Amino acid sequence: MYKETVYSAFNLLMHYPPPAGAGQHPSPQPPLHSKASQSPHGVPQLSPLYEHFSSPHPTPAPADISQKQVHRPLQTPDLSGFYSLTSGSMGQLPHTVSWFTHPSLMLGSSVPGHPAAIPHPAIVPPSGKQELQPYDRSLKTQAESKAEKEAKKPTIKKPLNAFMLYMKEMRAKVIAECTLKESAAINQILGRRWHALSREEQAKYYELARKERQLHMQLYPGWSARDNYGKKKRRSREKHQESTTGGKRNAFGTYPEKAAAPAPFLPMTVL
DNA sequence: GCCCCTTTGAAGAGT
DNA sequence: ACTCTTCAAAGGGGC
Repeated sequence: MYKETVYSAFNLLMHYPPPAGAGQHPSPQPPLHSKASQSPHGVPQLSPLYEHFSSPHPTPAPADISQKQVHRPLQTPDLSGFYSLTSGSMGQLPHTVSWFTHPSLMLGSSVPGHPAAIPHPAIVPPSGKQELQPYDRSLKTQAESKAEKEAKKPTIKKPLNAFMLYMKEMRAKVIAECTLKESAAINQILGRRWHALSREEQAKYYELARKERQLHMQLYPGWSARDNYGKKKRRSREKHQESTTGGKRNAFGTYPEKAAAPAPFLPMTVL
C-alpha cells in the first residue's frame, strides 16, 4: 500500500517536473515582484530556484489600510468590490476560488453589526469542551476567569496565501488522479505543480491572496498573526532544521534535495 | 486525540 | 536589514 502510494506520487512528479533550471521557466515573463514584496525568509529556507516567484503583489502598507477604514466604517465594510469578483474578472479565471464558499471569506456574525447567525469560517471556536456554569464562575478568581476567557476566545485564522489557495483548489484533482490521500505526499506534488505554473497562472493566486488579506484586515482590523502564535504545539527547532536541511526522510522515503537546488533565476528588472 | 509530515508564502520575533 | 520561526490547509499515520 505504501509502495503504491510512493509509486503513484513518483509518477505524478515525473509528469510535473519543476523548472529545469535558471531561466528555464515554462513561460518566461517579466518579473512581477518588487524587493519589498520578497519573502523575508532566509536563503536556506527559500528555494533559490524559485525566488523570482515571490509575490508580485506586495501587501499594502498598513497605514493605507487604516486610512481606508477611516472612510469605511467597520460596521459595514464595503466588500462589494470583492464579491463582484465572483462574477467579474476573477470569476472568469480557470482556477476560480469561490468568494462565497471560500471558508475564510464567507461573511457571518463575526462582522460587526452583521445580523447573520453563521459565524465567519475564519473564526474557529476554541477546543474547550464545556461552558462553565454561572455558579462555577463565581468561584474563580478574576485572573483565572480572565485567562479562561482569553483561552475561549474564538481563533481567527490566518488568511490563506497564494499557494494555500492553490492547494485548496487543486488538492481534490490530484487525489483523483493518483488516488493518494496522504497529505504530505499530495503537498509535495502540489508544490511541484505550483512551480511548474506560468507566472500568469501564479499571479492569479497571488492576486486572490492579496484580496483575501485585504478582506481579512477589514473584517478583523485588530488581528495579528501573533494572536495565533503558540496555539499550535510545534516540533522542536532541531527537528525543523533537520527537515529543511535534507537530514530527514520525506513522504516518499527519500531525502529532500533543497541543498542541491540550482542557481537562482535573477529577474531582469525589479518593479 | 494530539502531533508530525509536507508544501509555499506572509508576517512576527529575534539578532 | 537580515535570518529564523510560526501558522495557515489537508488527512494519513504514529503514539
